[in-house]
Amino acid sequence: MTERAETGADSDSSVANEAETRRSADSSERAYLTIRKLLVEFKLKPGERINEVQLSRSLGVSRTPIREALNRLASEGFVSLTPNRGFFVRSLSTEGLLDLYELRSIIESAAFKLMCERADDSEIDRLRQYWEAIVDVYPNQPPDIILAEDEGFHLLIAELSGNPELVGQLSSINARIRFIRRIQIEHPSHDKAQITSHSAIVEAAVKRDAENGAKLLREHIEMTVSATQQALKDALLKVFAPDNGAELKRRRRARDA
Amino acid sequence: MTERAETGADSDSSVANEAETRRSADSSERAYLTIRKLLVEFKLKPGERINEVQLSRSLGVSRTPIREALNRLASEGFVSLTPNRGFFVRSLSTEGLLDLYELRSIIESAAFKLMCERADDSEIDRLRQYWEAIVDVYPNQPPDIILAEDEGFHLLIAELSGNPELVGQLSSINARIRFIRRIQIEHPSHDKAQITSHSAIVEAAVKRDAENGAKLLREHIEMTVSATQQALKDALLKVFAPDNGAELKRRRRARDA
DNA sequence: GAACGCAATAGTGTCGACACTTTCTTGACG
DNA sequence: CGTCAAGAAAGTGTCGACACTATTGCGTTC
Repeated sequence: MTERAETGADSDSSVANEAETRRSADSSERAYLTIRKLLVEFKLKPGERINEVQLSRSLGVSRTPIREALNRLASEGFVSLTPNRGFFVRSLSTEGLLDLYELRSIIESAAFKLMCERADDSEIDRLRQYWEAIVDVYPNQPPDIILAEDEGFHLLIAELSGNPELVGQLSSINARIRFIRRIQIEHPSHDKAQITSHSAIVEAAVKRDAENGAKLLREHIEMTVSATQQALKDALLKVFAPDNGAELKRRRRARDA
Repeated sequence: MTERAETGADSDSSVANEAETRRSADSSERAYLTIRKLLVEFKLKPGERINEVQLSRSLGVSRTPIREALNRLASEGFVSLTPNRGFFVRSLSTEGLLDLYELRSIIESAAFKLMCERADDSEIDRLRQYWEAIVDVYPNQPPDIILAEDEGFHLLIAELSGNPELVGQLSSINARIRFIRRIQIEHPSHDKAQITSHSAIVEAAVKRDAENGAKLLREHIEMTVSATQQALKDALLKVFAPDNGAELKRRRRARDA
């Protein structure tokens, strides 16, 4: 047996812990949410190496929950792991983004078709109600709300498909493209066509017109994609080059002066 | 020198490597693969609670890499995590299995269509060659080989779609249903119709007949599903009730020092 | 004899420590 | 002046320890 690590001495002795010493048993979960938020908000930048020690310090927990969170984020595609070098923020190139949107489109249109086949009338009506309840105020909300409501709409379709796997996949995809969707919503390119799309989709659902609805969804998403292209470029520029237009890839020795 | 992490080598027969060069950051990875294998082979049974200490002992590593592996497996859907109670083997009901197959079908038929649009002739030819190279010996191989070759075939279609996300999704799905596919292959219900299916799919690919190929794929998978139903039931019976018909849920008096 | 607690046990969640790798710094050499 | 090597520093990967929570087992009460 390895008899190392016997600092036996009264272990903690740390700060006077009156009521706050409780090790909440959800550090990992909070770390997960927090880090994901950092990623979504570009606080951690694409390609950047993630420093576990620094993160753990700033979240006030040890590295263990940080690593658990990062592992989850890795299998969800947010970050990548290189042995002995650690976690890196996975950069989402325009290309990679298109791939994700394509996957989303595939899943959503399939979900719509399944919903048409399987959902009963009251369920379809839930979709209609969901949309009608928000359609009027929809465009005037703050971006975060718009985003949440939009995701909710699409997610509800997935739920009504009756296949929980689709819901899971879509949630995961949504999380990964959320940052760019928010950017797009705040970008001037965001317009109201999306609203009409949703209404048309609801209409197709009510009529159980699977083919047409799926097509509308595909177009809806494609529209979003192209509207997103410019927004993405602007965002990347802002993130990488606050005051200079250098290449994105080179990042050596950027300090002098 | 504390000789830590010495092979431990017990429990499983999984031969490790013998390259002594540098073994380092792969405890987690090995734990991941090993545990996933245990799951796939029903060594860890659906619904069962996973004991980290026990696992870590039998793999000869500490709990840390075990937990990292379990976290990954959790976000891939193999296991679930209940706070303060630990990880549980996610039971795959017949229903859940159908959902997975449905997702697979969606992704594969979409991949096929994309492949028809995007792959160039030489790529399509790679698919044809892949299949022709194995078609003759295919049915006479051991189950593991058949399984790998079949997965390879479908995965190649995903690759030729040009969308790496599809490849990732399909791989993940494959891993989750692998155990049941193996069971099905070994089950009497396994027949040679699958071979003809593959040939027809290749043919459609060569002709770039997206619609027909996608339809063939859907049917191919549906056929597999129904062939799998009985196999699944048999397998579950074997796993849960080797010699008695007790309920599945109750499990008392399993103490052992 | 069954329901109810209460003590003992088992097991997870998190921590700090440390070995080993990678990266950075510095100084010798061409 | 630039190149390379050795050492220092930073950082990851894994470990054992321990606090806290869930579960089991036992004795008490009705």
